[in-house]
Amino acid sequence: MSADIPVSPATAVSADEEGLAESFWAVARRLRHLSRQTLEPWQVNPGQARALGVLTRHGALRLSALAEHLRIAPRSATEVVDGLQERGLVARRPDPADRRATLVSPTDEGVRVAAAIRAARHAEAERLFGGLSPADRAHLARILRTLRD
Amino acid sequence: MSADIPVSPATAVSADEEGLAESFWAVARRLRHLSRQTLEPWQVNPGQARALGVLTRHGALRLSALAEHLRIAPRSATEVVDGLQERGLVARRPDPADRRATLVSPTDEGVRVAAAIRAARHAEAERLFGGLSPADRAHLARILRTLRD
DNA sequence: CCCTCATGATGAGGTAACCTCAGCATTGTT
DNA sequence: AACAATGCTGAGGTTACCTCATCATGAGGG
Repeated sequence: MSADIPVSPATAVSADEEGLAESFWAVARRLRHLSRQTLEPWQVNPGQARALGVLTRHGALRLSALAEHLRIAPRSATEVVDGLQERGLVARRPDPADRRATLVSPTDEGVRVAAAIRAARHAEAERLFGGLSPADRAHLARILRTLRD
Repeated sequence: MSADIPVSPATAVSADEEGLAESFWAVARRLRHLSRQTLEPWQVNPGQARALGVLTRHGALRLSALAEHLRIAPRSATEVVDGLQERGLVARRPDPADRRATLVSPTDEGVRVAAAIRAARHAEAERLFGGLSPADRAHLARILRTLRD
C-alpha cells in the first residue's frame, strides 16, 4: 500500500535528510541510556554532570552564567545546582561584586568526581564511538560543531 | 584560575570524544526545537509524527508491535495513539486474529498528513543540515547509521 | 472442560528535565 | 529619591516517557 507513493529522484535527498534526523534521535536515545548507566555510580544525572564539567573548566560561575553555558533557563540551573550541592559536589557563595548574585564552584570532592566522570565518559564514548575510524570521529566532531551553531 | 588545568597531548582524543557527546546533545536540542516548530501546524508532537510515519510505512500494526518499532513501552504507545486518534489521524480496530489485541492504522487524513509532514521535515532538515556540503551530509548519514546499531 | 498461566491493552500514578511567571533583594540610572 | 533592570528562587505546569495493577482474552495441561 505504500508502493504507490512516488519516489522521484528529487526525493532521494529528502529521504536522506529525514533519515538524518531520525538516525540522530536513535543515536541520541542510545547515548542517553549509556550516559545514565555510566553516571549511576556517582548518583548524578547527565545534566548535573554537564554542569559539573563546565564548573571545573571555568571555576566559579554565577548561576545565570552557568545557565547560559548549559543553554538552559536560569531557573533550571538553580535545580541542577541544588542537586549537586546536596551531594556536596559544588558550593554556593555570595558574589562579592553583587549581592544579588550567587557564585557556584566545585568543592574538592566535586573536582575529584568530575575527573572520575571524565574518565568514565571516555570509556562510554569509546563504547559508542569506538566502532568509528579516527577519521570518521574527526569528521563527526567537525560536522557536529558546525551544526551546533 | 582555569588556566592552570593541564591539557596534556594525551587528553586531546578524550576531549574530542567528550566533545562528541556534548556536541551531540547540543545539536539534538536544536533539532528538537526545530522539530516542534515544524510540526506545530499539524498539532502533533515529534513522537506522534514518528508513530504516524511508522504506521504509514507498515500499514496496520498492533499497539505492542508499534511500541516495539518506536522502542518505547507498550503503555507509552497507547498514549501516542490516543493523541493521533483524537486528531483523527489513526483508527483503532480489534484484531480479528486475537480479541485482546488492537490494530492501529492511519486514516486517509493520517496518510495525507504523514506526507505533508514528510515534506515539512525535508524543509526542516534543509534548515539545519543545509549548511553542510553534500559530502558531509552523506558522511554524517553513514556515521549515524553505524552508531545506531 | 476447567484451571492456570501468559499476553495485550489500559487506568493510575510517578519521574526527569525542562519551562514560565511572580516575587523578593539588590543594583544602576535618572 | 524613584524606578527600571537584574539575579535568584518558589510555585506550578508540560512533555515524554516509565512501572505496576487490572481486566479481558488466549493457550496448554490434567
